[in-house]
Amino acid sequence: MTKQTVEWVMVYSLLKALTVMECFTQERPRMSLGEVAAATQLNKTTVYNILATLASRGYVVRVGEDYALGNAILHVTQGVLDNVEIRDRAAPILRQLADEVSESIYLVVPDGDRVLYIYAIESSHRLQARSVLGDRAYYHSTAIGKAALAFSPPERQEAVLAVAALPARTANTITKPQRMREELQLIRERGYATDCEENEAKTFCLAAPVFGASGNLVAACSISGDTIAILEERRDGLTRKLLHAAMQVSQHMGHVPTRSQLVMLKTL
Amino acid sequence: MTKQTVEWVMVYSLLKALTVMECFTQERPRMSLGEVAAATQLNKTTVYNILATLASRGYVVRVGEDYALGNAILHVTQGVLDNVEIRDRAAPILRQLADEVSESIYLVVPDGDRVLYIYAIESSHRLQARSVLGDRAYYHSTAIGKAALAFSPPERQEAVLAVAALPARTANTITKPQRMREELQLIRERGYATDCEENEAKTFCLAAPVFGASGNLVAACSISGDTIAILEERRDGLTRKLLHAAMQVSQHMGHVPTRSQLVMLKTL
DNA sequence: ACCGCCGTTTTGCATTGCGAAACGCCTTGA
DNA sequence: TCAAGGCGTTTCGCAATGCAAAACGGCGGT
Repeated sequence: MTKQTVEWVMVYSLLKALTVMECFTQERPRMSLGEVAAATQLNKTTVYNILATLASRGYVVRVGEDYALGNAILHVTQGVLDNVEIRDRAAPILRQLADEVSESIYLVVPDGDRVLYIYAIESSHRLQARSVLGDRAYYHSTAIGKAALAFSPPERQEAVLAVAALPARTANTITKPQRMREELQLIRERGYATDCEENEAKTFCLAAPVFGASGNLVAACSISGDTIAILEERRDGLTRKLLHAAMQVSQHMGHVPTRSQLVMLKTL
Repeated sequence: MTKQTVEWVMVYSLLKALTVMECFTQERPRMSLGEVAAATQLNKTTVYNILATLASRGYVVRVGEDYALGNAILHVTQGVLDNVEIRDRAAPILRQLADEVSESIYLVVPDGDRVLYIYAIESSHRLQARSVLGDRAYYHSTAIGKAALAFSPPERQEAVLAVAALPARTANTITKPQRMREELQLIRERGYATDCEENEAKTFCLAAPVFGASGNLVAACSISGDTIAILEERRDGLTRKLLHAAMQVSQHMGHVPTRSQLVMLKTL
């Protein structure tokens, strides 16, 4: 394991253990000792000891010959604040929204160079059972990411846009930073973002920002469906409901709407 | 840190780190360095180094003067198999069940001396927004726990019942082991469990077991609501839908119904 | 039967985790 | 105003311990 850029006092064995846990993904949920060692670039013995230790506490379990992550991790999830707080405040509101619009609803918070899904209500008629919770999405290719980015501090926007070209997820993805700046400006003006198959085929979304007490962006929520009707016939009704819900959540987070936000709500 | 009972090769610093992460709970989501050190019985410096290391990877974050668990843990959650697998298979079925009965639906798996909630669909008219996911419930005081226990291997049943008295959660909780044995026998006979305010006031539930390919119990699911109607007027209709859904999930897990289970389904 | 692949165990060395103590900073109380 | 106490942080140094390499042993394939 190469040392970090800045070398404070670090518990290196712990860093290795985190690396081991992180190497398990949805695509590769179970791996043999050798595979883990290869994936993490760590010595076989090191991985062996770490897995044994994690297993003793239920963080990993043996599945036949392979190892997989265990339940104990879910316990720890319980304590994740920050998100829990906003999620619990947002959940009732978003659930009502889900009932009204009968489409999937998502809630994300900024997390490094992506947005992190912390709550999801999958519409029942859409049978993808993937647990998006814990997933991360790009800022630039999703409505929910763009809604978050548009109202984020300039530093974050620059950090995302400081590349020659943004990775294309589909043919519709906005890849030119300059074009994205215009898009973000548009989003700020009308108060919500759209996604017309920019991240995934057959996926259309509307998204709006959620603000905290100090007026800064803390989250974003979206309506997501598989028909373009979301962006056409149903667009007006959905945006009204979405923005109303997002504003409600913001207020629950202690946000006092600005004058322009009030105006925006009225004109809906 | 005292050594484990059996001392294989263990990464002790990792065990300490896990202890640190686990000491954050919903009740105490943010703690100061000193508090963590006190709660974990670890040396202040040790905790300091561990927190610094965890923080460098986003597993903990600083909240003012205090520490709290961070988002990175949610990433890892993604990879938790076993549960993910059953959850993903069960989710579409349970969601449809939720639509049909308009009550909260839960899915648990056995986890040590309790059952662990791995999926939840809270009914929209019940505004408790608690994220039960990751929560654990007692075997003996909940319908979902009793349903799981009734069909669990004898060792697990004995482990739970090997006490003088089970902890009372409400006045209705079954506390006598002998009485619980009869209850479990009844559950096995009719195929589902009930909870009449045994775990929590104003909470009534019906629950059924889910089996895996080898015919062993792998999970349990429940319908939960706040009116006694669930156990009376609506009971017949709900149990039919619940058992049907549970059986469907079992089949998705590769379970081949036994003759008696088929008979049970027909007589509904 | 031989060989190669893996998971596990052993061995031994230097790394490194971490206990104690010292250091500043801030708050509290006299 | 100064002393006392509590806090997070840093320093220091030693031995505990993490871990690399090598040896071991079971298994499957040729």
